[in-house]
Amino acid sequence: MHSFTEENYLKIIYALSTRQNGEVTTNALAEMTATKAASVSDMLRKLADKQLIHYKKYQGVRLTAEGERQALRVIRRHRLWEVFLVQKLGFGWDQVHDIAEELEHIRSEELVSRLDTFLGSPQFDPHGDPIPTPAGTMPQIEYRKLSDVSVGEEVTIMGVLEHSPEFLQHLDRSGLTLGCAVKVSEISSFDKSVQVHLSSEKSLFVSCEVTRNLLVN
Amino acid sequence: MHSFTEENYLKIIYALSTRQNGEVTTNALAEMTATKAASVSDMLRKLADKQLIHYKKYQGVRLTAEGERQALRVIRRHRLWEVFLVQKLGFGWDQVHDIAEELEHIRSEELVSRLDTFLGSPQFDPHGDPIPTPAGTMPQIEYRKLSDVSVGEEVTIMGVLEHSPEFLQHLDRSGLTLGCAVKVSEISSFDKSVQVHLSSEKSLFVSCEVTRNLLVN
DNA sequence: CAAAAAATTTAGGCGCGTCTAAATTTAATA
DNA sequence: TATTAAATTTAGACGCGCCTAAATTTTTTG
Repeated sequence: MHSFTEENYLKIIYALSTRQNGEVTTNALAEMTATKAASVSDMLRKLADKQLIHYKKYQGVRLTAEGERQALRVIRRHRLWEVFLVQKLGFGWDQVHDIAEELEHIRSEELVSRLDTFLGSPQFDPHGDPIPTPAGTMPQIEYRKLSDVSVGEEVTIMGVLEHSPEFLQHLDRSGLTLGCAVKVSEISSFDKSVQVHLSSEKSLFVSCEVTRNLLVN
Repeated sequence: MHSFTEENYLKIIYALSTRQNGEVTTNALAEMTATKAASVSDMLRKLADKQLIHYKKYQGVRLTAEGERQALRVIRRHRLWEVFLVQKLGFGWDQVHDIAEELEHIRSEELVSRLDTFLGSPQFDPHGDPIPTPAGTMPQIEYRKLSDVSVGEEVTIMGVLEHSPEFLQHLDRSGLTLGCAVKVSEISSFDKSVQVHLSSEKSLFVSCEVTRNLLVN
C-alpha cells in the first residue's frame, strides 16, 4: 500500500497530465505540492521504483497504467466525500476541498463502497467533475466552455474548471449554480464578456475570466 | 496543533487512566500503541514539553487539564464517526473501530459540528459509550455489570466493556444487543454463568467472561 | 537489606519526507 | 554555436516517530 504522500503525488500528477497533456514537469509538481523541486525529485525516484510512473531524468514524468489506476482511486474517494459533505452535511461547494483532501486518504474498500451506496452512486461531484468508477477509470465527458458558446444559444451549467473558494463564491453571488440554464444574449467585442439570461428572468454580464472557467452543454 | 501520533497517545493515556486510575505506566502505553517502551519515553518527553501531561521520570504519567480536553476531542470525533458508520452506512458494531481510528484525526471543527447535527447529536456510540461534549468533558454514566445483577432482576443492556470484534460477534450470535431487556433467572454457583430470559421469550446461559463485560442499568 | 529482577530512560541509529546549497543537464539566446 | 539562463538532480542535513542495545532507577525478594 502507498503512503498518504505518495497518493497525493499520484493524484496531482494525474491532474496536471490531463490539464496540459504530455509529460509533467518537476517544477509544476513542486508548485502543486507546495514543496521544493529537490523534494519532488526524491519522490519521483521512489514512485518510479514502485512502477507507478514512467520517469526519465530531466524529461518529466507520466503515470503508468497502475499509477493511473491508483490516482483514480484517490480521486474517486475525494469526490465521493465531497458529495457527502455537500449533500449530507450541508457544506457549500466552496468549503469542501480541504476536508475531502484528508478524507480521501482513508483506505477501506468497504467504506468507499458503502459511502457510494449511501450517496446513491453519484456520477458527479459538487463541482460537476465526474467520479471515477470503482475499477479505476475516468468517465470521459465532453463539455464546452461558456466562452465558446455563440449568441442565441441556451445551455446548462455543468461544471467549473477553477475550484478556488473565491471563484465558487463569486458564482454563488452571481446566481450561477450547477444545473442552471443560461441563454447567451450578447458577447462584447471589447472584452469578450458575455450577457446571459437566467431562467429566473434575471440577466447579468459575465466576465471572460468567468466564462472561460464555466463548463456547459 | 498536535500530530496524528500525539493525538493517539493522548487518547490512549485517557483510556488507561480511567480503566485503572492513578498514573499510567510506560509499558502499558507501549503495549497499547504497539511500540516499544523506549519509543514511549521519547513521546512522553515531547507531550510533557507541550504541557499535555504531568510526567515525572520513572513515575508514570497523567494528563493535564489541557491534555484531557484534547483527548476528549479525539474521543468525541471517534465516537461520532462510529455512529455514522453504523447508523448511516450500515456497518456492524464489530467493524467500525479501525475505520473510526482513522477518521478521528480529521481536524475540522466545522466537520465535527455538522456531523453531530447530521446524526441528531447522539449521546452514545454504537457500543454504548458516552460521547464527550463539544466543550471536552466526558458525561459520567454509572452502569452495573451484568455479573453484579441478582436473580429475579430485569435490566437493559446499555454497553460493553470489551470492544473486540470477536466479543461483539459473540453477542450478535447470542442475540444480546444494546437496548435488549434481559431477566436474570439463575446464577450458577459453580462457574458464575448466568441464565437470562430475553424479551423474545428465548433464554440462554451467559458465561461469566461475557457477563463481566456487559453493562446494564 | 542487599542482590536480582523488572521497569524505564538514554544513546545512537534508521526511514520518511522535507530542506538548502551545489552540481549537472537542458533550453534559450547573443 | 558558444555562452548564459533555467530546470532538474544530487549531496548532505533535519525533525518525526520508531528501533535496539546499554545504562539507570525502582521494585521485588531471598
